[in-house]
Amino acid sequence: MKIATWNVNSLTARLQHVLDWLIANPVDVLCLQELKMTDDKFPLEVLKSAGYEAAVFGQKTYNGVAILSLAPVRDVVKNIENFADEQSRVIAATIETPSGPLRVINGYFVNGQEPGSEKFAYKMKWLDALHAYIARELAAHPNLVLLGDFNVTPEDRDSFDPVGLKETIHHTTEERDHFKALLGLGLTDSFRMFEQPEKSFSWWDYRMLGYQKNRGLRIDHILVSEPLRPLVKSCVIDRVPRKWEKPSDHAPVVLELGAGA
DNA sequence: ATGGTAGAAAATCTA
Repeated sequence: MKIATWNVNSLTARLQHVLDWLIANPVDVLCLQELKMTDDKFPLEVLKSAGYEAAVFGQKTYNGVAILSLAPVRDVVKNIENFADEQSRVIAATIETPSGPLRVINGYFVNGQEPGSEKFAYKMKWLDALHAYIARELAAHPNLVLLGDFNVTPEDRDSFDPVGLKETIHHTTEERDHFKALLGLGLTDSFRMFEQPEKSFSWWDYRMLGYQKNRGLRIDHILVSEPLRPLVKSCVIDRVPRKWEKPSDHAPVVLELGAGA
């Protein structure tokens, strides 16, 4: 089965891209971030016609996340449990697979703007709360995938300019320590289980010909729990839709899981 | 240190 993540930067603006991409890439699960719409505006019927049901946690103007799935989803949880958050950033659901139930946790992590800012402090508190939440979820659901727009480059090789951007947003030691702490729970960055091209990125700034110059960052990730590790067949970034007209600034990342033993 | 682009929304805010 295939599971993907894609920050679409407004589902209103990108619905046709999502539908076109799903026809070319009929993944079992697609996690979306930055819907920038309320639940009542979500195109449930159109996606149902495409074969997908959806769990949605929307918000006006900013944020908003959804899980699209061919198979039924259950036990939907919105936001980080025990963390008061006005922003719609996390949605979790369980999906039945040939290898048993799979917990999917889709996150639009806080951007943080600039180290030292209020938004950065919010990012750190949010990451603390997420860590505790994921620890609890792992105890309850051995087969777990945490994916989405993490807004963190895990390592220098995940940035087009690690020297020039040292300790700036997405590159700080604190952010990377939080990412490592998630790995410390037993999660694995599936993309790095495989040899990958140099300068593999998932986001490119719209400005200054960022994509054309491959001035990007790898900030969209798919982490898998220990029991899933042996099932991981591939993890790739699909740059194709980034070349389409009026693209999202992010590319989809796709994980392939084999059947269980 | 500023600006460059995109989206939502209605002047800026977020990224």
